[in-house]
Amino acid sequence: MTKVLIIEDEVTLANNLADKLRSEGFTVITSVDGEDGLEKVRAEHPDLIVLDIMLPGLDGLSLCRIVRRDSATSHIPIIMLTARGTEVDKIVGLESGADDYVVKPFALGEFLARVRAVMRRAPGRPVLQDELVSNDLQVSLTGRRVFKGGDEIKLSNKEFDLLTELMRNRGVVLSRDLILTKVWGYDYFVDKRTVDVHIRWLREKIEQDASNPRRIVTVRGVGYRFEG
Amino acid sequence: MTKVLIIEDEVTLANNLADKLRSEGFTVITSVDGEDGLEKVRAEHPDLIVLDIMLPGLDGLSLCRIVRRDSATSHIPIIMLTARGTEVDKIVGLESGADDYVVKPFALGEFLARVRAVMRRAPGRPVLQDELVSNDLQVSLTGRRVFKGGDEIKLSNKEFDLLTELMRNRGVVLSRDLILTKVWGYDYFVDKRTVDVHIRWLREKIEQDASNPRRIVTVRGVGYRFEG
DNA sequence: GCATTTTATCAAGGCTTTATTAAATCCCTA
DNA sequence: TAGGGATTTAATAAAGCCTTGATAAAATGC
Repeated sequence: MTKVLIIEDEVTLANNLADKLRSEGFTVITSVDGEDGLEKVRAEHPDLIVLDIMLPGLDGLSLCRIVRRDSATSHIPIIMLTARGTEVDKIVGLESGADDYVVKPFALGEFLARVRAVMRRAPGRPVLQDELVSNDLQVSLTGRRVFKGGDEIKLSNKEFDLLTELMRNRGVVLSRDLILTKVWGYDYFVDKRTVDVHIRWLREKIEQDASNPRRIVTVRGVGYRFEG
Repeated sequence: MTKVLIIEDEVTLANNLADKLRSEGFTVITSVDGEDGLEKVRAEHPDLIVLDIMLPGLDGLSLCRIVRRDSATSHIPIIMLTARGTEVDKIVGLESGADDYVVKPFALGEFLARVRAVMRRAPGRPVLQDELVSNDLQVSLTGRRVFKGGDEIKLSNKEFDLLTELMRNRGVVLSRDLILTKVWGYDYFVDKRTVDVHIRWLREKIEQDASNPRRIVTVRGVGYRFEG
């Protein structure tokens, strides 16, 4: 069952597309603005996003960028809907990260063909993992909650992202640079030492004994490694 | 055998990267301009593309876009090389579809870490060698850990790099000069004798009997050889 | 065997990296 | 817009590593 998320503020168009897709056996969710759309991307794990470039709130290009940045969503194929003329340039020239685009107005048949094409070349949908577990540590990715031995631990955003990045790469040393680009974003501005401080807070919360860390191990001169 | 295509017009940099990657067991192809690079992408089916953003002919961003669009190549991971500070950042900020970015200037070790990270995440990736094994000695490259008969041995950074360099060239005598350029970097400043000292520590840790080394053998007047 | 060259070993100083803490700043929410 | 947590910076302490230089030992050539 392929789930498609349509983010489009022209309700008539959205309904048309939804009907067409449903009649072809897709499951369809819709959203009429960018912020809500982004939430749904994260909550619903669609297999495909159909995204209007002009949206109230968060615009399509920004949304696309955000989706592409988050490793939990970056694999989801995106088809952009654009008005003829201006915006094609933006998508094509500046690279939005979209997999394909359709210029309005378009025939439903063509639209469907694009959907099929994009889905065909989408890499075998990765099994979405929502839980990271390590001994008595349990992380829910969609819920963004962490439990240690059944008790919830409150982590800040950065702490959570840092922890999951480390856990996703269990056993592998991650350099501060890599951590910064993955957690802070590739265009980060903060000092490398900032990572140390966050590691410190994290250890305080998830280690048995923060002064003798077993889970997040320092590899001098290189970075940090999550062990378990 | 993982094949990497480097598209970079600064020949010195390209060669450095190529050397480093080859010494890690990758197969490397290079190209100095965009059009030729694109041809090679199509002809050689690399498993990874390292792409400079500023290129003669076809620029990196456009190339990236084209690669991403073509279903035959869209799955290939791309690492972009960018210069910090210019407006290039902004363009990159709009998401070119690359999997990671490295900002020049960067350390080769950092570069390699990113290559490994990207390859690890790539769908249907070729299996990257992460283990060096020799009898009861077992080395994890990404984890930077060493085990002797199942027990972990703590090595310093230099010791680790030195050991892996030797192990990767099992049976081959490496001169101190070569060791220095590989482990310390091509612009090393230290004395040749420093190698001896590190070999000493290494033997202490990995040999059965450090005063009668079997694994790291001295070849008088030439260098050292790892035997097993 | 003797002189010379090369390697092994050791310990200490110097340097780099990381840990830790507190204070400053940012940012969201009420 | 004030309060409060989150984040970052800065400063200092602590830890760990690398290099050096001296000396001993070993290998080589004569």
